[in-house]
Amino acid sequence: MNRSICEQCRDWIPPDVTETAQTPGKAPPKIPSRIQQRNRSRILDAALEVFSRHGYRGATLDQIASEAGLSKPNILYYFGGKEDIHVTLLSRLMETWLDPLKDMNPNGDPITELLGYVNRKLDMALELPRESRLFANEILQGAPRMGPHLIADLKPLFDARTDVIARWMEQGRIAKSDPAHLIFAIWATTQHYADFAAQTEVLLPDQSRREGGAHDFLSQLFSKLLTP
Amino acid sequence: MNRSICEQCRDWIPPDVTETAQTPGKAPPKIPSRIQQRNRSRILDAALEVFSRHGYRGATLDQIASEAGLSKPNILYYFGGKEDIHVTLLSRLMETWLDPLKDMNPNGDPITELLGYVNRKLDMALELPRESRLFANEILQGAPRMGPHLIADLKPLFDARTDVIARWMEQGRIAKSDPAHLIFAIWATTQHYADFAAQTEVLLPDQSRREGGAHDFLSQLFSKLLTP
DNA sequence: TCGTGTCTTTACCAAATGGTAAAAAAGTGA
DNA sequence: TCACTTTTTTACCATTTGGTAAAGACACGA
Repeated sequence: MNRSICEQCRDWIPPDVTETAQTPGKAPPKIPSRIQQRNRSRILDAALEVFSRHGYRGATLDQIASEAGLSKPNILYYFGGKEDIHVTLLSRLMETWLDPLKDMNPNGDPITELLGYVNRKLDMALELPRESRLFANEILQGAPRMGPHLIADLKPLFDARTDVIARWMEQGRIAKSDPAHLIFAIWATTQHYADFAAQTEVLLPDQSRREGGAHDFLSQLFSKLLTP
Repeated sequence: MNRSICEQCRDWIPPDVTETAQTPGKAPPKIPSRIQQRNRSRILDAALEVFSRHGYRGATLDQIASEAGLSKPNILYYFGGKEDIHVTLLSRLMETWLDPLKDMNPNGDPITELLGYVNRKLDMALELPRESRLFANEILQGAPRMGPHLIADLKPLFDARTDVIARWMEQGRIAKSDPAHLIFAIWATTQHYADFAAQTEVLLPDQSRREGGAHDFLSQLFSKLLTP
């Protein structure tokens, strides 16, 4: 139920063995060697850097290769192609991206839970800006490769959380507003610090006021909204 | 003082006359013919569509050409190249983009002015989503072509506005918070509805709840923050 | 109707880019 | 050390893409 659609991307099978691996009988699951793990994660890290900066079409295999310290054909030895790398990255991202929302406890104190969520989300944006920009790029272009993920993974969790928040509101434990828009606002304000960093860095050059100030401001913003 | 850096892009001069036009003496300003105006604006409109959907590198001249109903070389008759089109688009955008912020009246009622700004910004995002995505794309990639514009045009206006807001706060006319982060939050929450439309449309399929709800929610969010 | 300047098309090109084939090199277990 | 597998490199290829040259079509005043 929680499995993401591209689950298979994660259990990698070397390209030349793909067919024999499918024939049942022999061909054990083929545990990836140390060097395989190392190079695959190097490639994914390099690709994250490049895709998040230039978007899918703006990124080139050569850039990824040089960033990873490998040759282009070498990269295509580990991944089926450019799209394969991108999709792998996106489906891994989706998991860590949903974690803070999953961590929200329906039985906890509403304000604590929601403000905690805001803080976790902001921390993520500040600590993993590349991931945030990768995601933003994909959505900006109409989610061509992640549409199904959104429907299959994000939507159910989103609906469950908005239901919980709606119940809290009905119970009068937090002020009434639209739960869906509340979550949008949390996403928008937190991710803004990663996605629009090029802008905020120009307008607010003082880093500590930018990052510390963001925590304070968002806590204030949402606690004022939520207190009944 | 208010002039944008690429001002010259706007007063276009046909490619072949560029040199003679610079020699003083004759070569009058060369008022663009009706057909030139029509085709140039067609191209810019097509380019806005394509750039906003695919980003700078993801867009191709062929796409722009076919979207504009012209041939590729014909497009290069009107513009110096791909980058020229993009830069022209960005510098035009900057103006309309800053308008709502300019319209904020330092002598008006603080809450009215700020909530009015939120509403104008949201209307813009909903009515001009392509422009919003073009801007977002550019910033996401580190503002490679718009960095100078940000410093020259946006920063002074931003500083002036945050000063005004800070004064309002000191006077106790609105609740104290960080003016810079306040503006960031307004930008983030409003533009989110354009930039992340692919996501919000999946999560909140009901269009009227999405758009009308956004107005209500953001009014509530910011008026709770601002009332002392 | 002619000629001149404006606009459009056809036919290209060089560089970049995603990807492949196959040989060479490097490990690895016996 | 030898045979065998895994990994890496070298040398290509086809397509796409931004861009150009030059001929042709068109508009319009004299």
